[in-house]
Amino acid sequence: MRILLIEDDAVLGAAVHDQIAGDGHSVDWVKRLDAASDAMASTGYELVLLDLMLPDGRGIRFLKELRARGDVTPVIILTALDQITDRIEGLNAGADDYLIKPFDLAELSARIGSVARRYTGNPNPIIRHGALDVDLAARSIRRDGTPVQLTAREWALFEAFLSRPAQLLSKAQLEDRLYAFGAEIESNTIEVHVSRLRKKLGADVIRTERGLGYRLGAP
Amino acid sequence: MRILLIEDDAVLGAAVHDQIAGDGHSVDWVKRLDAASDAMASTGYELVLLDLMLPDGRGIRFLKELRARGDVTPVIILTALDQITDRIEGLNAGADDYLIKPFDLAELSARIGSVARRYTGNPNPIIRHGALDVDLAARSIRRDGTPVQLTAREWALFEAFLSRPAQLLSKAQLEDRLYAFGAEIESNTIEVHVSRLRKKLGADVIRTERGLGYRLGAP
DNA sequence: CCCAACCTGACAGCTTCCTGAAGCCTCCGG
DNA sequence: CCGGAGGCTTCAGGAAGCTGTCAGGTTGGG
Repeated sequence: MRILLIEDDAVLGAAVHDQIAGDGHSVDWVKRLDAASDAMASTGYELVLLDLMLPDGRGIRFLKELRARGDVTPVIILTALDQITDRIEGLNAGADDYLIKPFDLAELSARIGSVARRYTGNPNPIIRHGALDVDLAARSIRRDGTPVQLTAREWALFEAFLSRPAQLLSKAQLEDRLYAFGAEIESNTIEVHVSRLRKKLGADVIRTERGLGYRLGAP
Repeated sequence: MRILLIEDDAVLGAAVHDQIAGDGHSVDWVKRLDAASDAMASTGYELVLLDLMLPDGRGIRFLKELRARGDVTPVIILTALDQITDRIEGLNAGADDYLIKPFDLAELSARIGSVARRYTGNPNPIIRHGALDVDLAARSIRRDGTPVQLTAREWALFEAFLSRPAQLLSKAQLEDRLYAFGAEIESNTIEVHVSRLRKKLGADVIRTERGLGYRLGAP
């Protein structure tokens, strides 16, 4: 698979390059966005790995311009933990997946495989939860077979529950996960999003435990 | 953990069966793919060990059909050294791990533990206390296997006992622990909460020592 | 047998949560 | 540059269930 890696950090870039080259992919590695634009224009890539913090501009902008031109090449975002708001913005801008640094290289290989499968038409793993069929990679949900659309925040919230099925999550934990460090939420935002999720996915998807937090409902 | 072992070799199958049964898992061993399909359909397994060379068909086909149905049960492939192409095909088809025969049985146990942790997403330590399984991080308790719901105060109280298992705790100590400094309690609140805990978790969970306080019951 | 300590069902007050509605922000098309 | 749309956050009124209190019953020691 032809992959374009956009990453300015030399150490991380080399590690990623070696990993995916070792998986048998053909990798071009650029460190700046202008070089990335040139590369995209001249070569047909099947996948882009995009760091969001680059010396000559924000990666988000690059992604948006790509999509604005009608380019549907799958993009996986590489982002640091303190850029979670960027992450949500990235998904809105048309990214296909994201990885939070520092990430496991094996995890990277798996995500690449997943994105690749999605675009070659092979099926992704589907998580079944009661009446819900969830395709995490494609970010699609069916409830009793009919598709349901979630917004970016709703996805982030639902993923938090799916990633730890039996775990109770306090509102503080959910805020940490949905919002960048230090971004204070001073209202019942989490409650509102939970309410919306329930309306879309079913009332019993998320159970509240008063004074403690929320938990994924029984399948 | 409920494990399905699909392996036609009698000697290897018995060895594997004994090893993972010895780890405390519940194992069903089938020698043919048709029997495996029946077993998968009737029983909910948490892990599948799949030999790729079977008398009535190739294991790869079984795996692909499983994934095509949306089944995400983790699968570990058992393969001989001369089937490396099958192995790669297996990973592409949605296997989670592989072992090359002849493999070390301890290695098998380790891989099972790894895959199980990855998929149940539950590396939380579980405290066993008599009939109770307590997952402090997830805030979940099972009594004889059935889940029990505690309220916030009940958790706080129970945690006080669990954190110092053998220690006697006076009512004054418990009040200090459950309530903010200065918040005075002017009734038998602690007694009431102990009573509620006993009703939910069993009468012998907390023992009374008259005039002194309370203590966690014997496991 | 008596008294103190403890248990437990009931209940009202109050914290916590739900949800509709409104305002604000960003993005996008014209 | 403007206006509309969609999404996110905030607010507020109402609902739900936790929790402290009390009263009456039970247990245990002397």
